[in-house]
Amino acid sequence: MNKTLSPRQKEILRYIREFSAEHGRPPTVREIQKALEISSTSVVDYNLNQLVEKGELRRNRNISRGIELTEPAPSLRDDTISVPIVGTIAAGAPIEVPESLPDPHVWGDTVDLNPSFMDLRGDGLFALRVKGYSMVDALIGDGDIVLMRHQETAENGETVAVWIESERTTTLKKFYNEGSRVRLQPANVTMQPIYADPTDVAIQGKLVGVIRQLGR
Amino acid sequence: MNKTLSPRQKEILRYIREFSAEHGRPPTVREIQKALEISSTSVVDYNLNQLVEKGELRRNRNISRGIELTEPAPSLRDDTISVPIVGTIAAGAPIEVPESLPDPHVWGDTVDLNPSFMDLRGDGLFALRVKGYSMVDALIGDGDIVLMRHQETAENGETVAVWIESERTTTLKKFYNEGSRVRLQPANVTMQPIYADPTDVAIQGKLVGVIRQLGR
DNA sequence: TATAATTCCGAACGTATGTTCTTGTCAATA
DNA sequence: TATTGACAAGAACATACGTTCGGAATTATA
Repeated sequence: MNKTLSPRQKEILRYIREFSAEHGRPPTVREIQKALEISSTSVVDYNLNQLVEKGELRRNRNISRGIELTEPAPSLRDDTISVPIVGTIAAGAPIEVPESLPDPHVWGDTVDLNPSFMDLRGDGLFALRVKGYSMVDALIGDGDIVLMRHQETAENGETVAVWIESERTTTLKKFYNEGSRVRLQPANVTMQPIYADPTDVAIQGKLVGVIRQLGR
Repeated sequence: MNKTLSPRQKEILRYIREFSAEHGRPPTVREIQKALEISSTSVVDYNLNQLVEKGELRRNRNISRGIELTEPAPSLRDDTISVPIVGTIAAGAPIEVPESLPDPHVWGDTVDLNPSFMDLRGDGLFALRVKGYSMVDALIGDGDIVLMRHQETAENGETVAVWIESERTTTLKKFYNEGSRVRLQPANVTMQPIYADPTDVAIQGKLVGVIRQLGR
């Protein structure tokens, strides 16, 4: 099978995209025919079937406007990434880091990040809502939303969520590996660092952003 | 005209949203009828017209699937608002609040806010980049971006930028008018409030949001 | 060149779908 | 009680729309 699209097929595909974006519904066979000045509906039908075979779209037989684009259209703005808010961090409670993210539909909430102010890779990102003031020393307060990336190692200087086994808590601190020990430095410069044995800490993820809304 | 939607109308509206999101096309009258187990297409037709009159949707006569949602679907399109980053706050320096915002084009930087995580009115908004740690007590650190709304009064409990004349500094604090004095309360609950004479303070704007990016 | 595959054409067919009409039910109001 | 308005039922109508079919034109293949 030839995978390349004929000029007419490209034209039709482009028109379907345009029309869908503008009207919120796909065009009919005849709307395509008129708009592109094609002589017969059967020609449109033929090329639509070709586009189906070439994997560009799906058709639902005997259903009006039964055209579905395979690439689900650029509905979300170009490069915004949706980050699921997977839960809540409360004071002292361990941060639950989801092993694998469930179906998109079960996320009640997402934050949609626009690269104009936060430039992030989309993979492995998740967000948590902060409850309480357990992380004031990281300049994070009640109601904030923290953006995290799932990872189990850290470079020096990165702010990470670390599980401290001996104290059975998770906190957000700047991470420094000093060989025999790790230094966990609060983001707030007026506060003192704490030191821990490397075997006593487990990195849960890296903090990549904080979002806080107070009023409107 | 009654603006409230009958149960059946709410149901229909919800179904249209669901169906559109799932299939990329609106449902037909008969699809609505079957799905919601309505006895007749005319009932659907009637209620669709009601929904038109109540402003929930538009209909295109004699067009299959000619239903358009007034609220342009959850595809969060052009409702992002661009907020100019008009300057920098350094430690102790007064916050420069621009009298009127210049042309959109001269702002080098903007943040594009998406209502999915920050729901804000667009007017009077501006943003400042934070330099230094003069506002740690408001849980704001070096490199943060603060979103402010220009206003000169405040409700109790709002976090505002206040100019303290006698100390010739601007800080961010929660504002409480206690009659003979104003109480300025740090957002960090572990810190003590300060008190000032009402004539000594001038509100520069209200803090509506904070954005912080640490890594990527 | 002959042959086959691809693409296109025009018309017709069947049904999916929007619309209309008449009648009926029910609750609120006077 | 009578009246009115909102809402629903069922049937019928008109047409928008997907589909099919015989055949022609065009392009590729040998």
